Amino acid sequence: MSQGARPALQSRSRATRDKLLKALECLLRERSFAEVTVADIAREAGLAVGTVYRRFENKDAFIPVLFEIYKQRLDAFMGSAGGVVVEPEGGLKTVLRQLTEQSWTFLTSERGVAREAHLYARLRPDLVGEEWDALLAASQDSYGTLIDAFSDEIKRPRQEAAEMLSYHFNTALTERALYPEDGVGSQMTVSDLDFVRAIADFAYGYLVTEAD
Amino acid sequence: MSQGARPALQSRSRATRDKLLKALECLLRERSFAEVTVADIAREAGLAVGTVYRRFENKDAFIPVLFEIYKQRLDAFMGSAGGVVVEPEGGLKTVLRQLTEQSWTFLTSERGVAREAHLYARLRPDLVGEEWDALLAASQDSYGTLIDAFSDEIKRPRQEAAEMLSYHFNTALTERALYPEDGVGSQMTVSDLDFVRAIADFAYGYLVTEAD
Amino acid sequence: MSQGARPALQSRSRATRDKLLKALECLLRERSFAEVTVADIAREAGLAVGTVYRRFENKDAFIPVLFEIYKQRLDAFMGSAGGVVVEPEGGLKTVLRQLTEQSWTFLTSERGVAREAHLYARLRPDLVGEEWDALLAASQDSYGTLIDAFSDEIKRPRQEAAEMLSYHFNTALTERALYPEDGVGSQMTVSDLDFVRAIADFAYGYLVTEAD
Amino acid sequence: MSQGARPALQSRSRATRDKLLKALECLLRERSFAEVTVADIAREAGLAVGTVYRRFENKDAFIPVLFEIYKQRLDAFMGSAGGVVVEPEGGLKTVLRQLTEQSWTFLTSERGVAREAHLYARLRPDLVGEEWDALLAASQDSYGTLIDAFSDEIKRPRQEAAEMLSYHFNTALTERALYPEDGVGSQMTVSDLDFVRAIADFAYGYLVTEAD
DNA sequence: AATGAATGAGACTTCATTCAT
DNA sequence: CATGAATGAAGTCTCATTCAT
Repeated sequence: MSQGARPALQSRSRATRDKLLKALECLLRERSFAEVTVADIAREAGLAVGTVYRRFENKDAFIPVLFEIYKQRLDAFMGSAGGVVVEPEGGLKTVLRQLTEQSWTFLTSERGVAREAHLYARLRPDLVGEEWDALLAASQDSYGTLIDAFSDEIKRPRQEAAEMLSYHFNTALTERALYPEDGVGSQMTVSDLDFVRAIADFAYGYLVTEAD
Repeated sequence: MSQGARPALQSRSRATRDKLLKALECLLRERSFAEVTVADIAREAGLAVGTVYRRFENKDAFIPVLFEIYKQRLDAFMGSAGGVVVEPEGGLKTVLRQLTEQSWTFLTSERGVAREAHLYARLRPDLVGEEWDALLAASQDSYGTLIDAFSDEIKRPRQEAAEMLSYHFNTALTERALYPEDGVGSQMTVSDLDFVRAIADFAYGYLVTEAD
Repeated sequence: MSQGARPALQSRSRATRDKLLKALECLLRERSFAEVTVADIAREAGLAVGTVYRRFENKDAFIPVLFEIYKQRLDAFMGSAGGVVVEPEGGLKTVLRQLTEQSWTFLTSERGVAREAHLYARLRPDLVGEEWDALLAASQDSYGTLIDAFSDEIKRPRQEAAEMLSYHFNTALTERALYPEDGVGSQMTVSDLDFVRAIADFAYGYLVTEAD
Repeated sequence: MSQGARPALQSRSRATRDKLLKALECLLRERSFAEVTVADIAREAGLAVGTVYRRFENKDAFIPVLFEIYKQRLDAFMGSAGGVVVEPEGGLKTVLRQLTEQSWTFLTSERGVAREAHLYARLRPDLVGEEWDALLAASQDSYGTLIDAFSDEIKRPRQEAAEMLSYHFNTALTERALYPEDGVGSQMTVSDLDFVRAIADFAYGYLVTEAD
């Protein structure tokens, strides 16, 4: 299995492709990608196995497309919710909380796709590569912008802070959002709301305390 | 595949079991558990496939044992390094940094086992269950102790703080320690040392800033 | 897959058919018929897959047509070069050499079609049948004519000689002409020219030596 | 599908391997290798599909082994019948006839394996390579020896003669022996005996007539 | 007539598990 | 107890053929 989603220019092809992706996304709510078979996807989409291979060179070819979808949704979400920094009246802490809340909302609503995106960035980085890197770079950039907007409050070097914020939100939120029933976060008694606030406050505390 | 590591009371059986686990651990340095076949484990251990099934009911039965090993190593490590809180002269920040550094050292040295432990806690929580819960509870407990030792400096409710610290260190450190070449942490330019410090400082900042 | 090339009476249909055959012939220069897919043929012809099935009942239906083409080319070639026996001044040996050389030229220039024709006469005789038989009969006939023209020199019974000459040239030339890089002839050091002469001389020697 | 027959050192493995090869050989009497499926081989051998893959890395791995078998049988046959040249009282013509007859006997008795050996030397030379080259070289060698024994009668250069004899017998005999019902030889009326004699006489005639 | 998306039988291959030796 | 050959279900993928547009 290697790279390659097939071009789908015609409307019918496009529809098929979308049916397949929707079917996969649906299946990912219950199982991981590795547990889903090509036959499952075809059945869920109401298509034949061969049809899958007309649109996707092989099973792995779904992964990069899943990433793309994740990216698009993220872009769309961030675009629509992007006014965060625009209203910085509440100060850094408030902005961070708003941002965290939004990310949390996004991750929990896109759990299936997001989970595979994060999982396969680890398990099969070869299948993801540039898409993921671009996403992370964009993430760091936007945190850079945030930092600049509050540079007087922030006591950390810009580059390190941007990297660490990106890392923090990417790891801290995903664990509980994507694996709510298992994983490290499953035993906590704090509510989602308190959790999200706390995650934001970790970032806030880091930014406003002296480095040494 | 279902539950069940077989009892190995005799010394010879015990030796076989250990050989198998050592072999698996060795293989996990290169590949994930799912990519390792039972035949691989047998070959690496210098045993026959059938012998594997005399000690382990099925392939999945390795997972809980792997957890046990992880737990033991963690206990051993924490026991030997557990003097952290005992010498709190450096203050909370220093203690957190020491603690983070130690955890980092542990995770990177036990990468293979730790990676599967964390991965399977997500992918197959049914195989892990109590072991993992116990581990997390213990983790929270020890953070509770830490919090108590610095209760005057800390501005957060004890229970929430314990849970969040446990969560933070479990997620923030593992991502970069267990998936150094892929994942979210792969694009960062900050050094390991700076990274570890920053992670500690997230915790410090969270603890010492006001909740609201 | 069974028999049946569809009639193509209209000019457009005829053009489609020719496009397909030309495309197939082109593909046969690189791969064997079994390795060529119907989609390959369609693509090479610049047509859709469905269009192929409007002209050819199934993939196998190409085989008899390929034979027909082979036959036509052979007829055309033999017709144009057929003056061999007409100028028998050089004697039997020379005539055989000329004939062999011509056959060699033909086979090497029509390698693709010729290869499949010979291969499928073996692998799927059911698809070829009469076409092939007619070809062989014609071949024997023409060798019969040749024998008659040199009956005084020839020491072999006419029928046997005609059959054996036909067989000899059909097998001896094809092996090296159609599979130059593999097969039985690939290790020889003799040049094409010497090879062709030698093949002619086998025939000559057979004809002019006593049967017993 | 690529190279690789698996080692079979134990007696049971060896037996399985032999069962598989015998089954394949049996199936080759009716169909070509391409038409035989791995499941067919397994069924015919009374084994499971997976067992095939324990002894042969993949389907193609049967081909080289088939060659080896062909080679061994040929060696065995030639060894036992090798006294040809030792009794040259009958002269070159007689020796050639004896030799041709023996080869004919061998080829017709080993039709299935021989057919695939010759076919795959053409279709998949990559799978065969050295085995085949060695066989051809040995064949040329032995014809060289024959030529030396009758050098006074023979009018052709030694090297060319050896190559051409090898080529002649390899192509002329195989066509009719391996594809008796189809192919170029199927329409002949001459008997097997006469055919074999004629093939020998082609060689004889070539050798004893002047080159120019 | 042409198109090419859709079909689905069937081929190859893997590997967790069993069992005769 | 140990062995490793055998098993066969299940998965991935191909491609000749069909059919709605």
